[in-house]
Amino acid sequence: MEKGKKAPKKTRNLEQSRKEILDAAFWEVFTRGFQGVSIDDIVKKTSMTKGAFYHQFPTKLDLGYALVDEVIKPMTYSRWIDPLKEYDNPLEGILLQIKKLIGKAAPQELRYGCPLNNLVQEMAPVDAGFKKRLQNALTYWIEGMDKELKRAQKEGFLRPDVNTRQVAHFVVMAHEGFYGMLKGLDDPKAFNALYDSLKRYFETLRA
Amino acid sequence: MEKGKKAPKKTRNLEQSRKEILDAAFWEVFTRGFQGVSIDDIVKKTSMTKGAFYHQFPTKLDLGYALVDEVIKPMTYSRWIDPLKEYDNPLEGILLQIKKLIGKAAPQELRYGCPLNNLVQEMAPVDAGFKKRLQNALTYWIEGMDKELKRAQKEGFLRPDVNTRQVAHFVVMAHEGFYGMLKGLDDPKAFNALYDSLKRYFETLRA
DNA sequence: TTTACAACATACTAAATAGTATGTTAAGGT
DNA sequence: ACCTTAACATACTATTTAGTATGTTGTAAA
Repeated sequence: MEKGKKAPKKTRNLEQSRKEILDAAFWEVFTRGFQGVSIDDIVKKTSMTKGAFYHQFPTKLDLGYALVDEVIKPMTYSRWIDPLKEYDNPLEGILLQIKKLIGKAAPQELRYGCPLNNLVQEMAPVDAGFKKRLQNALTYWIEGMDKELKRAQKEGFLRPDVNTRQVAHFVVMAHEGFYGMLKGLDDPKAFNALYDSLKRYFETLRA
Repeated sequence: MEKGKKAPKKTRNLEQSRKEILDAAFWEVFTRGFQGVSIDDIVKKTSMTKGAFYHQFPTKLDLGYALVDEVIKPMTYSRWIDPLKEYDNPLEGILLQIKKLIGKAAPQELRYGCPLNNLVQEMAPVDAGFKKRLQNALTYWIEGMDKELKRAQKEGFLRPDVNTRQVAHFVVMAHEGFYGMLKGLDDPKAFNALYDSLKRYFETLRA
């Protein structure tokens, strides 16, 4: 007998199947939009069939909601907030992280924009359930940013008179704006223009 | 006989019909997205029928292209660039225009975001024809902004060492970012946070 | 006044789509 | 060993959709 890992070798597993569906759905929706993707498309990218899909998600909207709550919200946080904790100076971390994840991203990746922002633009005005969850994910991001800015303030990297919440809003807005512009222009040089301007803004905040 | 205005009282008019269709399509697409709207939906909002539609536009994509070229591109320019010409100081004009068109906009208007940005986010990665035209509209906007910034520089309102093209990119990005954030958060207070930060950035540019 | 065609209207079609109805089988409890 | 049910698979349906085929009529030129 082989040394089985922790995972039991079951051929049926609700959680695992859910993850597989969400994973496939994420890419399809990310690249083609929620309204541009059909359930059959998603199922095809899966090892399962339609029965499994509807066993997990009663409707297409429920899938969308789960995508925001279970995939995009935590993904955004772990991509943009968690890494900041490694930096003594969060302000420096924010800029470096942007350069890393946007400035050095491959064009084929950049052309699809930001998973969260995409859904905000497409679905927030169309469906109230979406809006509520997207709002929640955005606020979660902003609050994480705010915490890091408060830390920067405490450590003396940020002027004590600046409103951190306000700056957090602006920084998240800039993330979305960066993605949006690069998606529309697909001109690699545009990143430098945007980055330099953001840096200039940051310099006004330094203690 | 009545004093006929210039317009001939024709019951059939290719140009006029085109405008009516584009006008209806603009609102439907603006509020529900290009992929979320059907041709039958658009036709219903019109005084005409499907025959008229397909007489003007061979496919749905052709309608989308015309929307960008003939409606959204000039509309964006006349909303954001033309008014700047009324100001001695374009920098002042940009901020005032943002306050006017975004800060004081009704929430039901704001929730639908920016017509150009919406299409960029939704269609640029999905269709090459869309991407090309959206890119063109964005560049047109940026170049208009650049011209105004150069004028500001000439008139001594803007530091001579700043790269106007770079700033133009950032300002247009901020427009899109503002719309995107407000669309996602629908918190009226968020505008002030963003506006104050943008203002702070502008102050670093003053001569 | 007639005629030709552009500018529409009407009726239809094939494909796609979200969702349902009804199976089948793995697997844990007894 | 058997039984129950959760976790799927398969087959089907009603509706929507982009697009087409085929009319009808205003209108401008001859």
